[in-house]
Amino acid sequence: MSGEDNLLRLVEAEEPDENNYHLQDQVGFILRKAHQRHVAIFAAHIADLTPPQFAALAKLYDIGETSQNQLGTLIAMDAATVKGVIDRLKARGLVELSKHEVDKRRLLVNLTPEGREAIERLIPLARAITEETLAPLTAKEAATFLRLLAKLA
Amino acid sequence: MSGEDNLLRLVEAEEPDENNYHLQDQVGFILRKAHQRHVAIFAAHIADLTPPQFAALAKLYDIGETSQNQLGTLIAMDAATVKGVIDRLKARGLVELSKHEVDKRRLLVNLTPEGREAIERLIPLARAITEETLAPLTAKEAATFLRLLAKLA
DNA sequence: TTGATATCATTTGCATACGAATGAATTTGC
DNA sequence: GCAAATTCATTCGTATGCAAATGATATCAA
Repeated sequence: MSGEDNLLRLVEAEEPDENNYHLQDQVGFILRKAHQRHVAIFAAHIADLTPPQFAALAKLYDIGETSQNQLGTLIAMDAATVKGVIDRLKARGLVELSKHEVDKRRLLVNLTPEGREAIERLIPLARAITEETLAPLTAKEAATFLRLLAKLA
Repeated sequence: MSGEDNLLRLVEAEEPDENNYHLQDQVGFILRKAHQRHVAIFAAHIADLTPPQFAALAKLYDIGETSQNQLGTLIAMDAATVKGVIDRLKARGLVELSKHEVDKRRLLVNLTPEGREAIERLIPLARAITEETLAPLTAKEAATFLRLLAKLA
């Protein structure tokens, strides 16, 4: 291509490339796709539990009995969402609910023995899910990525 | 701390820290939170459209008329999801649908003049959304992050 | 103490998101 | 040229995710 052609292209271009909006370059769009891919990897390893359900069990395993509201805060779910997640875990016998003795507003959530057995069985699979999600990156890249991602979250 | 103390800690520890599972360090959990934060930033700037709806309009603005299915592929939505998004955009008069003349299976989607006006008005806001989402990072960090995120997505 | 606030949980409504099943139309393979 | 496989769109069911409204309870403050 000649210099004249380049000049012509610049003159004729109604919208220079720098002014175009490319959805596929936007952080929000890529974030959504990366999240989708992770959920698919999760489902391939753990078919009978969703990531939010797993998060609830893992957090209860970590900290023990807590209120539904507090659990929601810890796993980044609003009150309406956490209620649905806990309801489904309760229906499957993985958590049990009880009323707080002192503060009658609070609904306490705890693992059942079945729930504890389940999360202990699943945690090794969760480590594999993390590993597979990060597999496109080298170890050094993964560390950098996690550091920067945490700053955004 | 003495050497004996370190030895004691190792002997007494039932679960050394390296063996514990910390939800808040897992890539999937942080990815979910980062995505949540982005959606909240989006909603603060563009109240009358969701990110998927915006993605559909932006992609149609970029490539012009296309089939519903093809659009779904381009914006990473399965057929069931894209149908709902397009239905709602159609109900608001931002896109119009027509049948493909040759391939009678296909449903063509295109921007209406109102849809075109809307996306042209919103793209500057979308740039601000991207900027605010990446604000916790320096310019160099943001570039690194986007590069690694793209490898994951 | 009591009236205003705040917190906890629930419910409703709307919008993704995806698997699975279905039907219509097209393309492929022999 | 025709049966099999594929593609496109739709529908149903289930599960987040969040805003807004509501009711019960608890805390704060004058």
